[in-house]
Amino acid sequence: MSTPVLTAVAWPYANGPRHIGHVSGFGIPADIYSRYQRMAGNDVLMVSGTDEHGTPILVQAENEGVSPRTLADRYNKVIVDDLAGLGISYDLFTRTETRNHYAVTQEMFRAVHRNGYFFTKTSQSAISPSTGRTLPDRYIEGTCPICGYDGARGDQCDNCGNQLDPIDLINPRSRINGETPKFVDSEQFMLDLPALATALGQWLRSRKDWRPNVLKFSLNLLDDLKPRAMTRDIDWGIPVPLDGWRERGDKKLYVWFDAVIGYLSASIEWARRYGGPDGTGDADAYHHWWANPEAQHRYFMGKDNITFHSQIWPAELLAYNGNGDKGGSPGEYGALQRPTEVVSSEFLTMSGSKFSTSRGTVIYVGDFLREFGPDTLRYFVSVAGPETQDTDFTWDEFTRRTNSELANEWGNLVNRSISMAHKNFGAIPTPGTRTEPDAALLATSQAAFATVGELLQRSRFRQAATEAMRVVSAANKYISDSEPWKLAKQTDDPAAAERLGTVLHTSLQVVDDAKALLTPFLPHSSQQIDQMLWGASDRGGVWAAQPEVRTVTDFNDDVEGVGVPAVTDYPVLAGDYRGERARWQRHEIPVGAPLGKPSPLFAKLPPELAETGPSWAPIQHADASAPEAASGTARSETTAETVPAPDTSAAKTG
RNA sequence: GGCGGUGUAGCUCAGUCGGUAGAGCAAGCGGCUCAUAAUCGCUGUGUCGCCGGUUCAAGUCCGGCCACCGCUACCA
Repeated sequence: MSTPVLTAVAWPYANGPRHIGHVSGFGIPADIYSRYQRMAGNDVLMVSGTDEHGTPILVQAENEGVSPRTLADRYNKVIVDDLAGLGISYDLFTRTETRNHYAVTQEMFRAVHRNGYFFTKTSQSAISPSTGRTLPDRYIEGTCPICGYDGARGDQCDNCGNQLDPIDLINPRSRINGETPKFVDSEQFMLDLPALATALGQWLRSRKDWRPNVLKFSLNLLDDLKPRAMTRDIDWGIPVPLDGWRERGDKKLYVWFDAVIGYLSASIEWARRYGGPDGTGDADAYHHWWANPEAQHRYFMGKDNITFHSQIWPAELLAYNGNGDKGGSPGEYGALQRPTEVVSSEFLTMSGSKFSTSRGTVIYVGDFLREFGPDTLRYFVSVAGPETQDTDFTWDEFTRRTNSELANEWGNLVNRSISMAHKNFGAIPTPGTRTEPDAALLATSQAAFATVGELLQRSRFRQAATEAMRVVSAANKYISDSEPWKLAKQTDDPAAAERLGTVLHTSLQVVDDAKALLTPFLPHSSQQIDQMLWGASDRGGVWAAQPEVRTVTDFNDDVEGVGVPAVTDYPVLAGDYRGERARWQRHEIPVGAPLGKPSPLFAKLPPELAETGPSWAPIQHADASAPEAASGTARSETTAETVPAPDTSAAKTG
């Protein structure tokens, strides 16, 4: 029986290329999860896109001397290519600069407004005098009125830790351009979170099996729920679809209001383009996930996004459905499902500190893929990623994992078993009578489908990968114990020949099992192994499908207001996953199918890499006093974050 | 300040409902030679951060302390 599974993946922020910390927090775990669910026979819809609104886009656009739309186009393309290279199997990876997304966002706003969960409020807000745009608290600095520290930010003083109001800062100035902010009265739409608190709490308390830290954090947020502004003084974003607002170029919806709606708008876009039985489009197909109480909705993101996924987005959905204290009724999409689970990951650090573009401690996905390919990173993240606590990426550990575990244990197991079968039989041999060790090994790998599957279902990726690798170890031991090379030398003994066939068949079957077990983690190499074992049989074909970049034309949807995107072409990621053969079970390998001479699956990394790192991200040694002569690390062609923003994890959005 | 996390073998980390501490790596020794000098076996006497409490019994529960880290929402 198949369950509808929505895999909702955090939306990377399109103000620059993304680094491996970002994809390790949401893209890779979400893909592991989705691939497993597809193999298990469930109906997966995996959606995301680039998040392209908000102040940081504007700031970066100015740095690069281009329009925000041009900037968004630029990094949308970079990110699409990176994610395609990693093999993240999105059913649709789109963007927020589409008329479809604008239209869906405005429909959400109108329904929430009609149901009474918005009210307007005028308050003092800081704006940049030269541009008229909201200056977010964090972009204001000055002298702390409490401790006198000069580098205090508008929201908090880093020196004394007190929370501040930017208007209280002494000598406030913009961190973007140094000018003195102006404090003006400004009217904004507030989302009435207190009116949704009861429903929100009821829903949260009914959640089970979340990672404990995520649930606890989310429940804590409930204690002081205050209304939150869902509009901004900014000229880049989605117009507010109401009289008196839609024509205003200087008022737009808050970026987070529309970013999380992306999950729904992307599902709708997918349905229009690729829904229906033949995959050619069925505008209502998204209801299978969004209107179905049986559907599983899993959201993957970094821990800095928890509040938007366990609070803001569910609140928007409750308000849209009319489920809060003020009642109401659903809009044109019908009552929408809330998250089943918010799966948050921690941060990947780089040799002990946060990734930082300005300090040169950053590893971009694109650079990484060009040199090491996707599966090495996928493996590292699977087995050592920031699942329940921050974890450190070091070149030393990466080299060790890749060489010792991927290349030696797994790659060599594939190589040694196929080589022997190729040399002695030229094909997958026929098994004779199985002995106890044969049966024991087969039982081990058969049982792994249950144990690894259970762990994947619960998003325990590290443990799942480790368990899958146990099968690899068991197979290596089995081959060593069975000593097939000795049997191969007993050329005049028919019993030895039969035994050799049995041992090699058993080995190959378990290699094929392990290939399946590792497919969610290592789809590219599993595909290669599948080719070696099944390519010559009449049952071959695509085992693990990969996403492809397609160019599509935006829909000409009705959108209210000024400054809306023109109908243009843009790249998306999509894929034909229905056609793949991968299933979460043993497949009896095709006896008699010819085998070629295998070539190594994983190249070993040079040991020096552990000490020096690659040339584009060299390891910087701790003698910080030295003026870094040799370590010219910054990539000149990539945009550094020249904004003095305190935060370097500028990406993952909801 | 508030909330949360972490502190276990040289290194990276597991330890579910409390019952005499485990895995991988590194290191040493041995086996094998099919395979990417790959693989297999053997070898681990650690004050489980510190102090106190509950208990027949605590790494595992309670209190306090120390160290390091993350988050702290109208930033994305």
